Amino acid sequence: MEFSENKPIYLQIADGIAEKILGGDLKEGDRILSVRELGAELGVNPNTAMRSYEKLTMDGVIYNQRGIGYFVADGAREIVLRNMRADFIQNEVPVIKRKMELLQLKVSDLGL
Amino acid sequence: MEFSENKPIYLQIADGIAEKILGGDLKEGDRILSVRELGAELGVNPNTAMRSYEKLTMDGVIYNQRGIGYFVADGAREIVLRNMRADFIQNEVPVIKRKMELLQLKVSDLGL
Amino acid sequence: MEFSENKPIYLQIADGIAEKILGGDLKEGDRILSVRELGAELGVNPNTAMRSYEKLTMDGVIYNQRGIGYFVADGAREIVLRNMRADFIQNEVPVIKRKMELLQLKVSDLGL
Amino acid sequence: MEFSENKPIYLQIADGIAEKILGGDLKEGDRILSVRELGAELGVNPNTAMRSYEKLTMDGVIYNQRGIGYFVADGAREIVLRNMRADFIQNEVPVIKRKMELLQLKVSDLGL
DNA sequence: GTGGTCTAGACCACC
DNA sequence: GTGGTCTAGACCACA
Repeated sequence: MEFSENKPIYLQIADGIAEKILGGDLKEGDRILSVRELGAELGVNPNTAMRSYEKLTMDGVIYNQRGIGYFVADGAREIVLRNMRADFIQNEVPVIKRKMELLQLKVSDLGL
Repeated sequence: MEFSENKPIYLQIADGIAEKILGGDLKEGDRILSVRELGAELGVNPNTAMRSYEKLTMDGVIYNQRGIGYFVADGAREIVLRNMRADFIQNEVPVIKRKMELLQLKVSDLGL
Repeated sequence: MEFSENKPIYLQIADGIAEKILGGDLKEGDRILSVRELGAELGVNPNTAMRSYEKLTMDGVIYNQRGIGYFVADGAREIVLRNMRADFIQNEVPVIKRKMELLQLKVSDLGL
Repeated sequence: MEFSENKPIYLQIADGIAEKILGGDLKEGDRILSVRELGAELGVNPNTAMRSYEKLTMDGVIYNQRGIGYFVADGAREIVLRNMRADFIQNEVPVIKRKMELLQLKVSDLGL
């Protein structure tokens, strides 16, 4: 996996997991990789993987069973969907809108 | 002027100037504020203002006349427009697109 | 290390690193000193070292891994060689040529 | 006239005059432009032109007759030739030599 | 530990 | 007056 520059790696990882949940690759109750495994797989420091899990835990998307591992929480998909939608519509869409006006681009120019 | 958190101030300043050029508030050949003036006006260290000017100079948007000041370059508006459009379409639009699919949002949901 | 007067220190540092790459003292993939280490070693402010690294990064000669450090980029030697040669031949040689004519010096007078 | 970035304008102007003397365009005893005239011709602040004349005066290449103007000094051509040659051979040639080694360029590559 | 940004203040050459 | 460079020191996010 490659990471973009502008965004913290741990957030990019968290987003990646969230998207897997959204896409159904990870289902509620599934166990996810340990921080060590994930770190190794992504070529990333376990600390970094840990921060991703902390973030997702805070959001209620995953939870930890001590000594066992991390699991996808009940209702995780709903939470992710709701959070991402809210963030997208509240924070991103206005910026996009403004930029399109500034650049005199129409929706049709975007190929959406 | 107030600055958002996630983006370096000097880039926000540079963007602000670029947008002024785009909007016609600054025209080719116009002298822009000295680093000291700009710093004072924005409540920012002159060094920080300087970094903004460095960035814009690199982009070919402004140029320096030694001992005199910075001026809006010929063709600056074109450059800004081109750069911003390219960035938007190459980097942002794909992300937007992907996110919309993921979140099952249609263009009509965005209110653009 | 001592620095000459007429050229910014940060550029002299950058050139020094480029020459190390050229000479093979630094190879692709090598980690280079952190800005603090380099600053300490050269008796220079870390910010100044940082500016050197910014310059080299822009040239594609080194790259950064966040939180880890700077590394010599793939193809760095080629880039350095190409850039320095181009600069020398385009900018310096014509001046040399002109001066030699003006001063009525022959190549043999130079002891090259 | 256009000026390069790395060298003070006033020195570039002084060099230009020195070269005219070297090339015979200006002869000993010739009156040269007033600082105002020169400034106007080159699109440069008279102060800047003045600094050029100060430099040349210091070198003994021109001299001033108060209220009348500046004139090319006796022996100016010799002085210029001697100074430029000394500077070139002592300061520039060694640098050129070193760079050529570094870049693995031969004299024949230079097209001199 | 790493780099990145920012401030405050200084000095300098140049116009 | 202008920009350019540099120092000292701070704070922060990130790995």
